[in-house]
Amino acid sequence: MSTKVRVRYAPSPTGHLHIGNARTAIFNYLFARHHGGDFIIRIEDTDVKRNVAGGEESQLTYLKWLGVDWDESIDRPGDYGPYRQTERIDIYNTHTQQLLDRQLAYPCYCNEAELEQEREEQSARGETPKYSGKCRHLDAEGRAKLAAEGRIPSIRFTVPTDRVYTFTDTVKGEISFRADDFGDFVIVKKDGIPTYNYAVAVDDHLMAITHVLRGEDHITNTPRQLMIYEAFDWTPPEFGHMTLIVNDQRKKLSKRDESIVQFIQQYDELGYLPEAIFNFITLLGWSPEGEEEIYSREQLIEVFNANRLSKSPAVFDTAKLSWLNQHYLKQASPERVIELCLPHLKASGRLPEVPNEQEMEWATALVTLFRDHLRFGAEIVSLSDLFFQESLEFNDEAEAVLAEETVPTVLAAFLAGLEEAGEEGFTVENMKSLIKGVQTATGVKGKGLFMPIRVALTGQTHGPDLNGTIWLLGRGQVLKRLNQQLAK
RNA sequence: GGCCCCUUGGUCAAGCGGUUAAGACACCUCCCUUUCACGGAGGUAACAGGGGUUCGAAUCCCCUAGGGGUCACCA
Repeated sequence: MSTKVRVRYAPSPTGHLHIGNARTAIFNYLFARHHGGDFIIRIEDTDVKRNVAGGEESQLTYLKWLGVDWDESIDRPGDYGPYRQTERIDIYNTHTQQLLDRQLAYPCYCNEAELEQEREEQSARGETPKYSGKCRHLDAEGRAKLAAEGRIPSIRFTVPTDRVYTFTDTVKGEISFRADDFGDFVIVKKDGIPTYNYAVAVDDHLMAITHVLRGEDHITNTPRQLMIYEAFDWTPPEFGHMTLIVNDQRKKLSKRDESIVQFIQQYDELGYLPEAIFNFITLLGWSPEGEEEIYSREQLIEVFNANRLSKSPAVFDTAKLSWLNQHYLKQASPERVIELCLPHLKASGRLPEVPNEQEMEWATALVTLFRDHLRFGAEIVSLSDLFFQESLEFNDEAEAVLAEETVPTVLAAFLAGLEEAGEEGFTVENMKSLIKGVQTATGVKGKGLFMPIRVALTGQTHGPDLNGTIWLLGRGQVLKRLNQQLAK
């Protein structure tokens, strides 16, 4: 092995950590750790207008939440800083000057309206819009004249003609583009800040990045970056373009798409476990060898292999995420699950902000009862609806249960048993024998015994353990619902 | 529209010239459970279409169709 593997995740701080970005970060992280390399986070904030306050911090915070750590970044300077592109302007300028000197770049004085018009005309003629290269052959005099008009130039890269750029993509294989399909592109904007394609190439080289794993939407950027590498006589890194995550319409996830929860922060807030999200994301467009799908972060580092990245887009399967999270929830400590649920119980008003001992006991019992049903923390609220409904509604299935002729005797016997047991006798432990007593008294057993009680008390034919449910309802509520049903 | 990429069950996917075409989620059935769940055991369900190459093709090549990405002084 010659050079150390160095990969990077390069977010623009324009918003919160998105599921797609998180995936890019995770795969790069896994790749770095698997190869014992470095993982760098570089902030690509060259679009100053779109930068959002707190964007950087949010990205890093939720990466940490997912369990991702890094070797170099804005908060952890290494030997290749600064790690924020707007702090590297001098570096880009130096390089730009070299390109200018060697005629590999030139100032372009065209303004937005002119460029727009040019593109429209090209489209009208059925051509693919690309910059005509109008300013490419301007001499000093021509430039001076345009500058005198008050025009501020951008800098464009001189795209070679008759060239084909080919690279071997880690996931897609060999891909080539004709340079002629690209117009001279802007590398430094009017405001003096470099554009993405330029800054990326310069930084990746200067930061000694060896492998670039990024979304497929960057595929057509690669030839442009290759041109920059060539202009400086640099060796480009290996590129790998991962497929996009798509929605159930098979479209690239739009941040506005509300059918899918897209930001990592939201998963945190909904009470998902980071290790479940990490594991799930990993299965989006990648698969481990073998049949097992449940992997811890450490195991993933061990088995990760970029060659197993999928070529076709992955539909975000919410049901599978639920299943995975539920799986991790079952393995989590009870304390942790309670921790996850508590904020939602409080926010919904089902638990006071500062619960007393009794209320905590109730909440603990509630969460324990739903332990195996819970798909994410916030779900505890809807799951516990049955304890808070003023009146019950019965669907057809429930009505059918209550229509059985033994129902009144069963319920009456249960009611009698409860009354006899009194307040002190209303414990989870007693419930089993109480129901047993109903069986003895009525001769009804099995479904015919349990279902009427369940339905009369909860309105539902499915639900968690009955004994616990009864206790959580509380004696008052139980008596009330039983009486209501018997009065019908 | 140009360029680029993709196409195995409803979904994620294994497969890389010879397989009864894995597995997971979802769905259905059964078992366990005096109810409900959990759990367990099964089941339904796929190589986009057409041409080649080959003794043999989901795997290689070509065409067609469909889908996606990208064509910014955004990243």
